[in-house]
Amino acid sequence: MTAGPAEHRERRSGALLEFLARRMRLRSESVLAPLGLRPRHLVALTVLREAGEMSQQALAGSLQLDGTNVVGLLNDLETAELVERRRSPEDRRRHVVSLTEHGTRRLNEAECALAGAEDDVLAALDPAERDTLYDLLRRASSGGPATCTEAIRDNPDVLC
Amino acid sequence: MTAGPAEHRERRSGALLEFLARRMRLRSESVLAPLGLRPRHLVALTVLREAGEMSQQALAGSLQLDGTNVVGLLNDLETAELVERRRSPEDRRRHVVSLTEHGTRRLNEAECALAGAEDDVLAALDPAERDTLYDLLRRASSGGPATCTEAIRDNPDVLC
DNA sequence: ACAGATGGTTTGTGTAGCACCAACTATTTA
DNA sequence: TAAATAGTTGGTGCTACACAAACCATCTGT
Repeated sequence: MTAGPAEHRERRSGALLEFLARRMRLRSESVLAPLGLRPRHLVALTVLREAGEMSQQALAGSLQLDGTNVVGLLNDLETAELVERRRSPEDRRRHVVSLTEHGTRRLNEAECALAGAEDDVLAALDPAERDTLYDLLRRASSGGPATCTEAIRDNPDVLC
Repeated sequence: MTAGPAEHRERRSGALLEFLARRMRLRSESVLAPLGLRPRHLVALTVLREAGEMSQQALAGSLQLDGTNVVGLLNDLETAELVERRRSPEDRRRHVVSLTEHGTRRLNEAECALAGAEDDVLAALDPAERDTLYDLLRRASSGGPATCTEAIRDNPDVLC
């Protein structure tokens, strides 16, 4: 306060991201429930829409979720016919996961239904700002290291 | 694909927020552990820094966390001397929670230590973009409805 | 052709974060 | 003085995971 010259603020987004994500999730749950979806289903569908079809392993990498749990997640989505598992032609061990048309539509519907939740959480931002926020989040998401396990190796160099 | 004219995309940020928050959290955990902190501690400290001191109840509202769990969270932070509970003078039932100087410093250190994690997760964004992202998140966070319980009442008007 | 690695599935088991309930104290308000 | 409120404690239960083991189908290297 005393005319601090060394007021160096770190400006890390992590905590804020989590803070807002939680708020959004709490509101989303009740909106999504009638659609038979849960927040994490939405995340998976979104990833699939952004990145296109991919193997289950790649999806697990992108969601940074254990492979065995991805199985269950996809079982949900597949029985709801929002997602399709095809055998990969060039490696028949692999399952290629892709959004069905129904899934694409449903994802859009769900997002549409979330308007209220977003209005609530992002109330302090005007439409243009929400748009740039969306773009930034979208680009950040797509740019991530598909496989995180290797990224976690870079950790040790945490110095200040 | 067929020259779709009605390609109306909903652009909701919720899923992306959660997606990135998870990535960030997974990386943060290992970085924060040596500091004796967990992601949710960081969130609480951040809220306290942004909004200033507040009652435990208000903090619970802001974090949208059950009151009883906030007690435990604050116990952690208080025994680590990052946070202080003072009796409110004008209502001695209330505890006014505030960051200690040590807590402020520690929060900054932690954020600094998270540089690597953020670099990793936001790799696709250049520094200027990360900065605007931070600003947007920060403003969205501060603008939220301190008490969410009333905000959840506005839910029913979810139409499309 | 065979061995070993790999992608996916199933079935556990464990843990952490959280909501929720009940009971209690200290304090305020009606 | 009675009822409401802020916080605390202790307990229960649920959900989302991680992780391990065992298994099949398939691929790859020798």
